[in-house]
Amino acid sequence: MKIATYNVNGVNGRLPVLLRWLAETQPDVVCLQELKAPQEKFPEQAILDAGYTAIWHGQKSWNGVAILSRGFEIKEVCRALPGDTEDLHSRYIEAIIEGMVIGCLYLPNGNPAPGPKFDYKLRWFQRLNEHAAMLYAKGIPVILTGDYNVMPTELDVYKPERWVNDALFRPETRQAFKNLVDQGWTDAIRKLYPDQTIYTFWDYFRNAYGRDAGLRIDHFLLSPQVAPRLKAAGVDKQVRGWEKSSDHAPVWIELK
DNA sequence: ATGACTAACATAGTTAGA
Repeated sequence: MKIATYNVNGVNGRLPVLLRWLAETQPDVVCLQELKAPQEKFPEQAILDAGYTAIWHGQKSWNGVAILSRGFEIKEVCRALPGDTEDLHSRYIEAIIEGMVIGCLYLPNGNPAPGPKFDYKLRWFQRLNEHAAMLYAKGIPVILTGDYNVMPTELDVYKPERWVNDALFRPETRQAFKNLVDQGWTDAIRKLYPDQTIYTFWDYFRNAYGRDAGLRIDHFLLSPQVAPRLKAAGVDKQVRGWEKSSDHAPVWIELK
């Protein structure tokens, strides 16, 4: 079973790229972030025609998350992270597919830091960690995946010293991610490739992709009931080089 | 230090992204 995550940066503007990638790589489950579309503007018919059913939580202009499945039933659990009913950003959607909890998340960027946006990021992270701990305690198969907007270590940044004061790499952010992983989750990419430079995002600026000036910010965290099934993982880096690409590339895992 | 690029919304230029 192949599960992928892809920050599409606009699901409608990205539709040709998304459909081409789905057709070429045929993942079974796909988590999308940054739909940048209101609920009624999600391209449901095109997704159905591509062979996928979907649940999604849209929002005008920004954010927005979706879960796609090819053949497997999607049982929606919730479409918001618990803990703050005032938070109206569409950044989390959760479903059960084939007995696994699939949490699709789009963690806030948090820049500029320090400031209210960074405070929001850390609060959101805290809520995520509380929710993750609750799921972990159930002792069931759980996958938390999406755009975490954090480079966990210096290995995950092309030039760490340039990013130390950025919301994606500040000590508080890295500590929040470490706290999450230390609950007992497995970072799938790092489990299989502990020492390799692997990026999932390249800025649109300054030919970042051409220079391979990237970041690893899209992650798969696996609960102990899933981790032993991890067979392969990777980044579809070539997609970032396509015409009209997102600034992120799709990331995927394959389970036994 | 700044600005380079892209999408959405709107239909010019702002906001947000990371």
